[in-house]
Parts: sequence; C-alpha cells; structure tokens
Amino acid sequence: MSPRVRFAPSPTGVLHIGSVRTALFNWLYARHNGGKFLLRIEDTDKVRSTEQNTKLIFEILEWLGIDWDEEPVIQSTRLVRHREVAEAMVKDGRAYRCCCSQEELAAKKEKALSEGKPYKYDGTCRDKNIVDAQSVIRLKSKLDGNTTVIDLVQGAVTVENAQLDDFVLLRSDGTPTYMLSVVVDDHDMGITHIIRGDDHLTNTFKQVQIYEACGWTVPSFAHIPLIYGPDGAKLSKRHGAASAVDYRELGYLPETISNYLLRLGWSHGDDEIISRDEAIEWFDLRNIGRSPSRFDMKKLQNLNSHYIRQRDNASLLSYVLPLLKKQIGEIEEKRILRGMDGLKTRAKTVVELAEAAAVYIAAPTHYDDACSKYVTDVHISLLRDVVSVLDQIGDSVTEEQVAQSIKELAEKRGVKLIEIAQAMRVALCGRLVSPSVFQIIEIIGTNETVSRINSFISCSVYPGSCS
RNA sequence: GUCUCCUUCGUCUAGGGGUCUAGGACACCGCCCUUUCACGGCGGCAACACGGGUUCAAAUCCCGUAGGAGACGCCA
Repeated sequence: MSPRVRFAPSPTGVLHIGSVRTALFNWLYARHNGGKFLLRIEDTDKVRSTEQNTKLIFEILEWLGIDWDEEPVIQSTRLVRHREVAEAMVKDGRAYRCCCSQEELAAKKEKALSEGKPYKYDGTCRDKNIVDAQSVIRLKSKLDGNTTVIDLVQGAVTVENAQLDDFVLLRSDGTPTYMLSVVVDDHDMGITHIIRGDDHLTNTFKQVQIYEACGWTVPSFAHIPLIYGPDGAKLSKRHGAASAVDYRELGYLPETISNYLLRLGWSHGDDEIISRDEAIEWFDLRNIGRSPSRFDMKKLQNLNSHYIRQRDNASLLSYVLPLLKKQIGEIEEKRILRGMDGLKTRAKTVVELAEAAAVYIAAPTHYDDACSKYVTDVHISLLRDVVSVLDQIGDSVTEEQVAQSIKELAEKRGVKLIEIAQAMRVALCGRLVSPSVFQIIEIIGTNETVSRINSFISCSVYPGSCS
C-alpha cells in the first residue's frame, strides 16, 4: 500500500521554520515512495487561530514548491465526528465521564508538586458512571504493562503504562482535545506514517492507547529532532527569525530554504548542494540524525549566495523589482539585467541584490563614511582627468575600452590604478564595494558617468558636505 | 521532580569493530587571482563528553556518570 502522510500545522502563530522542515520531510517521503501528501489545518483553538495564519501556511508551502494532494482538511469542521468517537468509547467502557472540577484538580496538582511527586489524574471518577453532559470524557488508560513504539527515526521506545494517566479526550464544552482529534483525523484520513517533531514523542504513547481503544490500526511513527538556535535553546524570534515568512522577507530563495532545511539533520554522504529531484530520489527516514541540530545563519547565507548565482538573471530581476524603493523605467530595468552577472556574485540575499542594483538607477544620494579616504585633492584631480578622458570617447563604450583608457591615464599620472578606480567607485556608487567600475560605465554610459562625477566633484570640495 | 530522547571539529555532518595519524561542508586564518568586494584556486586551524567493560582490535557494541533537550494542560 502506498503511504499517506500529512502535515498538520496549527494556525495559532506564524509558521515556524521547524514546521516547514517537518512539512518538507513529509512531502519528500510521499514523493519518494509514490504516496500522498495531505494537509490538515488544526484550528480547534478558535481563540488563537487566525485566517491570516492559515493563508500564510498555504502561501509558504506553495512558495517552497511543496504541493499537496487532496483537499486540505479543516479540523474544526470535524467536531461532530470527534464527539461521536468519544461517546462511543464511553459506551464501550473504554472511556468515562469525569466531573472533577478544575479547581479540585488544580489543588491536587499543587499538592503533588509541593510533595515533589509527579502529578497524575487519580481516577476519582473512573468507576462512577456519570451521565452529566457537562462533564469531560477521559480515556480509561492501561494501568500496567508497557507500550512500545517502533519509531522510524528514534528506534524502539518503551514507556510504562503506569506513567500515563486518564487524560481528557473531550472537554466539558464538548470540543475534542488535541489527543483525540489528531488520532481520529489521522485514522479517518488513512494516514499510514506520522512524521512530526520529536516534541510529540511522549504524546505518542497516549495516542497509541486511543488507537487501541478504538480498535484501529496504529500507524508508523517517525519523530524528527527539533531545530535549535545558535545557543542550543529552541529556535525563536529571539534568535533573529523563526518564521518561514521572515526568511522570505530577508531575501532567501525557496530553493535555499529547502536545501538548508533538508541538510539540517539529514544527510546523503558528503552531498551539500541537493536539487529537488535528487532530494526526492535520495530521501529516506533512516538518514535522519537523532540529535537536535542548531540553526546556522552563515551556512544559510552561503547556500543562498550559491543559489543566487545559479538563478537566471531574469528571475532575479523579478525578485529585485518589488524590493526597489521606487518604480523604475524600462531603461533602468534593462541596465540592472545587464549588470546582473556582476551583481549576483556579490549578494548573499536578494535584499542585498536590490541594494546593490541601485547603481544602475541613479547617482548616489549618500556616501559611506569609509569613502572619505578617496576624497582628497589628489583624487578629485584624478577624477577631473577621468572626465576629460571620457569626454573624448562616445557615450556607448565597452568595459574593455574604458579600462584601457583609465589604465593609460593612471600610467600618465604615475598612480596605481586602484587610486583612480576607487575614486570613481565613490563618485558613481557612494560606496567602496560594487561591481567593476568599468562594467558600470559600460552599462550606464559615459554621459551619465561624467555627470555623476561632476556633481560629485562640485559638492565634494569640502568632504562630507554632500551627504 | 518523574518519564523519554540526545552527545564526532565553533556549526551541519560522514562514519555502522580493523581501510580513522577520523573525511566533507560552512565559519575562521593564510596565500594566489585582482580596480574594490565577491567569485574561483591552493593551503591551514579544529572533534570522537567522561569513566568502566566486551573484543586480538571500539568513534563504532554494553553499562554507568556528566551535560543538553523534550514531554508531563479541559494548548496544539
């Protein structure tokens, strides 16, 4: 039978980057094995769930190229079914109604805590046969013996049933708890393999008891380790960015995110750059490591620069355009496209790419402090010579022609080329880092170059007066 | 506190008894290329948590210890 897996996020917060990895692993498992990848929105917490978060889940998955089969299941629409299963379990004697008040339970819990004992529901109502519809429904869990789960990632994990208590299946308001709803939905959706974060490992034992109480086939489990921040604690906002949406906004490409997330905690020999097709072909749960891994922003950046270099210029342009501060014309667009080869080897994110593309749009409006090193009388005088040289050649020149002329000038003036090039860079871009100045001139033309240099000279007589 | 899981360079990892004086990648440091910064090339630094076993032989198997994480809700 071909596997059916699911990704079941809850729209109570922004989509965590760790959840995205869970989604990716499920998706790869399905695609590798020719199975189905399903989606279920766990929105039973009506107070915290939002429409916006749900929308973003779909949006990010699409952005990453993680497509799903069948219509997504909205958990909140299945309330009646959840209730029905709980009632049936009561009828079968596998669960029971409990009328202990939350105050009573809180007091017992506090007492246990103060005595240093682990808290468990004590089963007060277990044999009472309560009929009150306002009561909760608890599972009559096993009191002795062990439950063993053969986890596809963690191996065999055994827990004594005595560790578990009669946990709640249905709340007093008639809504299901997470434990009940996941099991019922996974069963009804025909899920064969549950691949999820290992923070659910201990829940698994409770869920297995529900499966058994209902007489349903227990699916296979694979609990993948969580992602931590650089300090070893759970990855959160505190570390800069924890949401998938954040990474998109920071200028990371979808293929970077997929590749990075896949490689984090999973490996295929020494391979680092892994295409989508290779990932599908190679993916195997057995290669998932059992230890948690830390998120490394530097490695993510490195991968992103790789994928930026791999991208064709037109697609990069489409990423850059919306990031530019203002609307630009066709001429500027063409310039950026021509300059893209020079820009893309220097950018770690598409945000940086957009910033660097500014050279092709207009003269700088701001000059970095470090530029002052190249704003001396000597440099200004060199720039005047550059203007005279450029004035003698037409507007349309090649990179090589400009380079040749400037090299000759450097020789004539007896200075190193770098002195002239850096002064030109400052005048043209307002910064010390940019693509080749000669290439910039080829793209913007000598007329604009001369005009930028002249306006720079005229206001740089007193360095700093122009910023 | 109880239960469960984890532990190879700073980070991600390869490794499944001898081929390990432990390999790759990122980061870092040099050098080369070079108009800047990148890219690219070459080189360097750097790890089997600790203690006991088992074995002719252990990073690899077993048991402890320490450290880390997760779960213990009428949240998901």
